Amino acid sequence: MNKKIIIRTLEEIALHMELLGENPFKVGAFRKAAGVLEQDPRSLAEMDDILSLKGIGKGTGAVITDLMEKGESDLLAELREEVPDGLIPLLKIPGLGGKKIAKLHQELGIDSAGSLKAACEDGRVSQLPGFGKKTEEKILAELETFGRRPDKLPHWELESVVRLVETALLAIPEAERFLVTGSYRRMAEMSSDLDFIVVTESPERVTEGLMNSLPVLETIGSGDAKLSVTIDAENPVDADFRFVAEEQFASAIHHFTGAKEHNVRLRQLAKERGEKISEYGVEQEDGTVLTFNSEEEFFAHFDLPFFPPAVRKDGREFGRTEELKGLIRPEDIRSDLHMHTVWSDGAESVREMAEACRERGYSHIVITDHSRYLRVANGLTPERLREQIREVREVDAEMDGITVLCGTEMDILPDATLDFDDGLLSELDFVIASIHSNFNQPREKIMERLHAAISNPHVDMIAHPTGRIIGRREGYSPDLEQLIEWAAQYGKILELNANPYRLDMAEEWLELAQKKGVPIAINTDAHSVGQLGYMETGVRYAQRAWLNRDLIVNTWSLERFLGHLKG
DNA sequence: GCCGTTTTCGGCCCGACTGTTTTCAGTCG
Repeated sequence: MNKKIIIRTLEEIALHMELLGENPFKVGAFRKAAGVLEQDPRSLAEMDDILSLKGIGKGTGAVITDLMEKGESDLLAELREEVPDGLIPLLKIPGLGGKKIAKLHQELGIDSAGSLKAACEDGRVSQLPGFGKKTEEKILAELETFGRRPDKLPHWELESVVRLVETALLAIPEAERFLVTGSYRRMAEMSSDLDFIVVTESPERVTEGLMNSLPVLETIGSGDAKLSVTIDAENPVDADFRFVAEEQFASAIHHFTGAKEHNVRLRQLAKERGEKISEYGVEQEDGTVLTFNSEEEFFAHFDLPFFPPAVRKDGREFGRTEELKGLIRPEDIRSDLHMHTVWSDGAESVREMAEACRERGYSHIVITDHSRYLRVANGLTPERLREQIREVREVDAEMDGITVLCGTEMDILPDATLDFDDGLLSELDFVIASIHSNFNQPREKIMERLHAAISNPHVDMIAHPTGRIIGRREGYSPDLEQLIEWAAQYGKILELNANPYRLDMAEEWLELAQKKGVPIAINTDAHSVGQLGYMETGVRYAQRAWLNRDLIVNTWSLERFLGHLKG
């Protein structure tokens, strides 16, 4: 029995109970138990007494024991008898929750999207108490697009919608100040919607301005305190706007940044002190409400340090305040070790990239164009690479204030050989190896390729270790645990590719790499000057994995970096 | 269903909006 099955079973039980109209706290207890198991880093075998875990008691414990002993849960089997499976997807229809679906099932015998549609068309739904004509029409409309819209969209796709909204807000004079919050601000890979906090004294004018300038497909809700709309984009994007007064801004952005469990935990903490947190401030026992000038002040009120949005997760962060001191920050970054120029598929020259990096305050960079195998990217032949080395050395000699190093992003070929020979590699300051081809080879072959690269004494770093594109493709599915082991063994660097499409390697692997003491480089892989700005995204993502700045190669001075390369 | 150096019962974060009501339940985040 593996942990994943137990987690899924507990969640499934919660869903079924929700559909029976069960007490929400009971439903929540099963969800919480699933969450507790998921957050526990240990495997099932390593947990000797699951029942002692906080959040797991008699009821949820019985489910787990059942699963371990019999491979199935009696409780879930019973629930399945009562709740048709076809009801579960209906929970995704906006406006329908457990209680309403339970009623539809009990009163009208609804057991699927199909029978719900028929009941709406016959007008039977609007006859039920608590339901009306509008609800019926809305359900019908939702059923039309049912299942065709993705639940969540990747951060990179939402980015352009955020820019669109920000531009609209900037043009509305009554919108005095605003910030995108929610899981997007926490640097989640995927988010289901966008949440904006807007400071204004005139919510109606801001609403009007937004409705006039944004491509709104649908207004989900609109009031004095909030506006909810669906924005027309490549995929439709739901956006919430919350209108607050200036003094409420800090509390509001904290509240809407979440994550939910982070907020719950903090509210419990406040409650123990006789205070009550809301999105508008902190209510004292005498009923007065304290407000704050910043999130820093807000946290300080509870004797807590500032938690960057990326680490606000399940509440366990409150026990890791010591680690915050060394947490990587954008201002710690002194170099970028992976970027492209016009020599291969980049948009700018060596000098232009170097100048842009100097402006960013970096002390050193490495120019790393593609190698010859990658023809579509105009990869460099050995001859062209030697020419480029001469140019890079020239630029470096001519430029003050930044050191420009020679490197390559060399392909690891499908047959597990490398694109350049050792002689040529030894002329370079920094060698990146990466896979750009034959993603669907069996894992053994992929690992053979990665081993060939990481064990080569001239190779310093493996770039984008999995080749994933968030929300689009899985990559080549390497055995990351093994790769991290090798990196530790051979003393090699692994990359966190900061390109928002990639963010590779992912959070859990960054955590494992840190545990094993493997140095990480956060690199933009920029193909233009503008893309050098991806660094901020990469650093924020690294915060999610609690990376310490000392392990991040590009916070190091040039001397320390070169010293490390020499081994 | 889970939890408790304030509680073994009575809470469980808190508020906005909608639709269906005629004061509020359900849903959502």
